[in-house]
Amino acid sequence: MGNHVEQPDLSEVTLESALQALADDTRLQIVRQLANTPAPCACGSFGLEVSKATRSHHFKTLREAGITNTEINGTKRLVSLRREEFDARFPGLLDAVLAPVAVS
Amino acid sequence: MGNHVEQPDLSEVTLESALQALADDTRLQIVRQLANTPAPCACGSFGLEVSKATRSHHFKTLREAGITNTEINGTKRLVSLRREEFDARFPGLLDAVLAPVAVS
DNA sequence: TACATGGTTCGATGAACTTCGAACTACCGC
DNA sequence: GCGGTAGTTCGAAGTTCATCGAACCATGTA
Repeated sequence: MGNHVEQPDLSEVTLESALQALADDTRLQIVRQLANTPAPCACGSFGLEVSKATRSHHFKTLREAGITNTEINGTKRLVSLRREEFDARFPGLLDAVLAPVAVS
Repeated sequence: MGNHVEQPDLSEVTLESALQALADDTRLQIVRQLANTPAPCACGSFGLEVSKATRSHHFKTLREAGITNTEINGTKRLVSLRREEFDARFPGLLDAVLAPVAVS
């Protein structure tokens, strides 16, 4: 059954740590991809150009910042955004981060 | 005369570096204070509990991330938010960062 | 049971960041 | 010119972070 990996209560996440978690290119890629996919994604399916140890580290960072939820499904970990909870805690932050890049 | 310190074109600032600059408690204090004050503030007038060398470093970080403008006025540096330009580049980001903390 | 798949954890390395004191620069008033 | 005020710059020290390979753990399958 879909047990999930331990994750923090959003009330314990500070704005500073949320920003810190988002302030990395690899993790931004992950968050963007999650926002564009309706279903949860397996960690390995992101096409990231880092080792699996590094990948695991980034997913842990996002999870501990309250940004993602990780569900255990067999040998896979299905990752999804904690959209509503995160938005309630930091209104507008994910929207701003996910906004299309402004062109000069 | 009000000469100003060199600052980047907002088009050269990445979302990653903007988030990085905001992901620090001391700098968040500065940004919040700037948002709550109509007039530009001198660096020394922020009541920060760090040495002046550290303070100078944080103001430099904010300036290089395109978040603040620094105007030279005599022996002082008057700092203000580059609100409009930054908002145009990263719509909603400053608003989200400055939003009042959600209470549980 | 044996093997492959998907991730995690460990230990190490190098880079980046925060912080500081000390020395320095620039400006203003006397 | 001489102090005092306001910041910057320069190392240095310590911390945190991203990254990796290797070893490990769990699950599903032949």
